[in-house]
Amino acid sequence: MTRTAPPANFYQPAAYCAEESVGYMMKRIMASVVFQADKRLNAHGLTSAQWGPLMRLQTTGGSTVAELARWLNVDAGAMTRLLDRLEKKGLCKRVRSTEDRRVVQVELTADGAVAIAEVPAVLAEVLNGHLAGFSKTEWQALRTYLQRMLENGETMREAG
Amino acid sequence: MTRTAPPANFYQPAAYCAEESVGYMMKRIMASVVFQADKRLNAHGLTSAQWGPLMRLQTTGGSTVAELARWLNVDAGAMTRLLDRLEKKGLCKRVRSTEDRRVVQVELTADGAVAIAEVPAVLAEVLNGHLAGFSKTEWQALRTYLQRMLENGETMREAG
DNA sequence: TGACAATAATTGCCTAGGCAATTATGGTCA
DNA sequence: TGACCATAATTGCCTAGGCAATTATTGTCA
Repeated sequence: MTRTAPPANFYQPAAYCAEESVGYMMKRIMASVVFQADKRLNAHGLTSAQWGPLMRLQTTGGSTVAELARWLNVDAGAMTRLLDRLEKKGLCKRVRSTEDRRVVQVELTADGAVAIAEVPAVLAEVLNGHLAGFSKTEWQALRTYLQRMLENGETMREAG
Repeated sequence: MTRTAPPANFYQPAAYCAEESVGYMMKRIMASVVFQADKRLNAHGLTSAQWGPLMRLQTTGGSTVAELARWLNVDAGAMTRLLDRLEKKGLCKRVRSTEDRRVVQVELTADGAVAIAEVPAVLAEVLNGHLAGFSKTEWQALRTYLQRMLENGETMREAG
């Protein structure tokens, strides 16, 4: 068992101010990133929620509903419906597994591969734009901070 | 006109890896923060989307639909429906303005004030938990980074 | 005054996620 | 084998946000 640092005390209930909150700031940054990415991806017929599973399918070369849902941190039901919409657009297809008949294998179609080809460039452009003026050291420090926050979140989840 | 730094080049299309992306990391952090906050707020009958407007109403002592939507970065239509749900729960009330009959003044009810009393403590606890092990210097550095990303986002929005 | 543009709120239609229940299948163990 | 539990996917019902169209109102300006 790893020793865990106690909670910080930067935020106090009585003096809580949304503008100073890293949560509020991150919410706004994510909104900006999604807005910029959507603006560039609409031309390719994709929404910001849809390139996630497609990217994952590309890098893994096929996956399952449950694995996609876990990887993207969303509900399995939500993933089922998202795949419904992607399949209706012809960007992916579902095949019932023969080894385990409970699972459904999801694969990228040729159209899906085309649709996703531009996505990495768009994401890189949007992220690089938001990091304008950052030195490499600062960028690495930021990622370290975010990684630590993620691990703290997992610790909280485990602790209940 | 302020001189603006060029985009960074940390992310390259060909080598784009979601796990290294600050966007993916922030998405997961926000999911964790919302999950933890929701878990604690459900007891008070609030969802993570609902304390936002209520907090704003508390600090400003009344607002309008448009102002709340702007402040929370959401669509005016979405805000109308969110206020529908809050009003149905009796946590806020809407009064047509007499000065400008287009606007609707939104006010916190007594029940709303009670419901929101615990929120700052919950938010502070969740954020402090995610910042466990951070020194004050690191926390300030993180906020500076986030602030710069926000400003970069605004620059991108202005540039189109 | 009257045409016009701008703004505030609402509504309809879409995508999207969370939770709970359901169904089908697989693995385990008495 | 058969009872039992776990897992995979789906579906229904809810909250929630984006976009476009609509309505009511205000301000402006010829």
